[in-house]
Amino acid sequence: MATISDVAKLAGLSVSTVSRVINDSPHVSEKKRNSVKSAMERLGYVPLPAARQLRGSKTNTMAVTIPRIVNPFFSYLVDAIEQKLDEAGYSTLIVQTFSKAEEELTALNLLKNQQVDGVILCSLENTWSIISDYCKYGKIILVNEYLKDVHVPIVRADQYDGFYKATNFLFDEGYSKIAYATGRKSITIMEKEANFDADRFAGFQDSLSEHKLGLNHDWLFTNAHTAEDGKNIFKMIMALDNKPDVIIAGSDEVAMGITQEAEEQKVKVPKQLGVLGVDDQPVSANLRIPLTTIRQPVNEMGQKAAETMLHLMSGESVPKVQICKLKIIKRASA
Amino acid sequence: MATISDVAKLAGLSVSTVSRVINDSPHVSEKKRNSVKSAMERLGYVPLPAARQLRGSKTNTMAVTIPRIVNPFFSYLVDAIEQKLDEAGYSTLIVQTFSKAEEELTALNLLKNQQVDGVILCSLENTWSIISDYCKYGKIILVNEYLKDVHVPIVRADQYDGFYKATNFLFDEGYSKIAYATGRKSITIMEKEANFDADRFAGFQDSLSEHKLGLNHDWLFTNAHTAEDGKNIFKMIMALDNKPDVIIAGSDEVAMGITQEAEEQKVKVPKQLGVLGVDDQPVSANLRIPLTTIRQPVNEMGQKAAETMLHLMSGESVPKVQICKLKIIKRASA
DNA sequence: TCACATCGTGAAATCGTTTCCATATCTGTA
DNA sequence: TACAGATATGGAAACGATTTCACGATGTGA
Repeated sequence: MATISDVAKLAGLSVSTVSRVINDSPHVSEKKRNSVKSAMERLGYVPLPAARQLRGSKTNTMAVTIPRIVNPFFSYLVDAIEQKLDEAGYSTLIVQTFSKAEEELTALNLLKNQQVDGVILCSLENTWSIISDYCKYGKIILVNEYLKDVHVPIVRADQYDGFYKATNFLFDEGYSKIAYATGRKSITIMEKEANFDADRFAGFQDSLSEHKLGLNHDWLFTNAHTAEDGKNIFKMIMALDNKPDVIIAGSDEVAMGITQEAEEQKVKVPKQLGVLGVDDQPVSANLRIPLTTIRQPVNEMGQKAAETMLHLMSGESVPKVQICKLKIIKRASA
Repeated sequence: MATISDVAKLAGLSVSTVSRVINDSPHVSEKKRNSVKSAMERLGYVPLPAARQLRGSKTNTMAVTIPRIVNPFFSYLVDAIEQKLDEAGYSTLIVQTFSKAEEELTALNLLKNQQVDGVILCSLENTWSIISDYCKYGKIILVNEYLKDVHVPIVRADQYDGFYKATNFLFDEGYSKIAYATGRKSITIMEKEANFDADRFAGFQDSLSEHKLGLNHDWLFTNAHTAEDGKNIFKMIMALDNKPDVIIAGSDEVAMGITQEAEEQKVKVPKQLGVLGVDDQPVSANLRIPLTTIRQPVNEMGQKAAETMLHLMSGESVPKVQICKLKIIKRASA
């Protein structure tokens, strides 16, 4: 492994000059610049990242936190982010949090330890007071998830609008007994905070109110994440005396579980129970019962997020909040 | 940010001693060890990775190369690898190659530049002669993909056996005109090398021969990767005078495209055309026509790969080749 | 022609660790 | 009692880059 002094020796110059060439700073004569370059070439020299980092320079690496990479929503989001960052010469470090607060801190500590220049949080496990401490170590932005009173740039989808319109859409389709499933642990939390899930729920509720309907707590399901959860939700619905005629499933995965279990039990979707997914995963169009779903603007969010981070890096100002629109994709399940 | 000397000062000891405690080397009295530990605790001290790396010690990071993270096969593979590595205290760096040789070299250069302790190649874009040069910089293993005459540990699936049995299975099901799609660029290459695709094809061919059948070149499709490719393949099949009665699709994604286009054109699957997928992606069971498919042992491979790498790290010997079995999952499409 | 700014260059300090070497203290044995 | 060997500790060099500082050469304007 050639070092900077090897290059200096070969070029008959000092390491300072070589360093200047590497970081293309001015005040180096064209002639020496070229001789350094050819020496680097000849030795196949590449600066050792660890040494540069130690001196406190940029790492050209960005961390992205997500709950789990096997969730297609996040793998596509990461993909979009990574491609944009790549174009700008940044590497991407994917950190799976598995929805654990400590794992998220791992990513934040990467910033503290100067291993990355910035962190793109697509998952939010810690309270903001904990996270904000890390802002002094580098740039942080929030993507998809969001909170009120956060002073870092946010790129997010308009969950309120999407869910409000989606609920209206269900009414238009003739449904009136609308159930609601969410990944959240409880509904009370959702009602207090101004975030992702709360906005969805608010959009849902506002549409309900406008149709002169209140909340039926029997039709609210929490902790819904997987297809398995969806199956259980379906079972719970069937056990109800007063059954909903449609359910907003919280994710395509949960929606898939619901439709699957419905089929198993010979309940017709959407006739006996409509199912509205959320995400529009690539497969959702190819399911046995193609999902009607609320498409998330994954690519748009990923690209905007990467661009925002890049602007931040070059010291440009960025919008405080960027909002992308959700879209209802009508297929067969509702 | 507290440094090692801050800790030393607070504990009233030398940096050497603190360093010994950090790396729990012997020859430190229990008393001082404790006082160092409490000093570290008090300052919230964490060793700076860049500085450790510079001194040439371990990075506790592993690179994993994959073609694309949005491909569920690879996201599950990475997931399995990451979880095992995590348990052992290693971080995982995911490198998407986008099937480009240069991107793969990026990952290998991570090894050269001491940014990772090892590389797990789940994608193989360069020739072995290029890759083997990097072995001197750290540990490399091959997962899923493989080549003949490679001197690094390999964890792979038994593609030959899987495809041989799958083809037999199709004969048992009453098919006899079997088409074959692959991601490979051409069939000639496949017949020469001893690798992933070649083994699949060999298994397919051998079963064919045993049933006294030769290859029909009209039924061989190359360059098949996406659902879109699958749709095109279906169209090409329909244009044939002598049509196959079943197709081994190369991947579930391609299989999905084929069944989708078949439905579009009112061709009954599996009655008029059977479709056999490969991978068993999580959604394959929930498609409109649930896919009969060859399941890849993703989790098993991922776990074995991580374990192998960990053994390598601790200097233990590991098997040259570890082979996991494929399994046929019978559903509705064939 | 003088004063002063700019340019080009190298020496040396610095970043935060690990590790080699030297030294001091402690053990057990002849 | 003395001495070899193990144990415990600290000092300082080393890792490979960047960056500050100093200094001579060159250019510019009055």
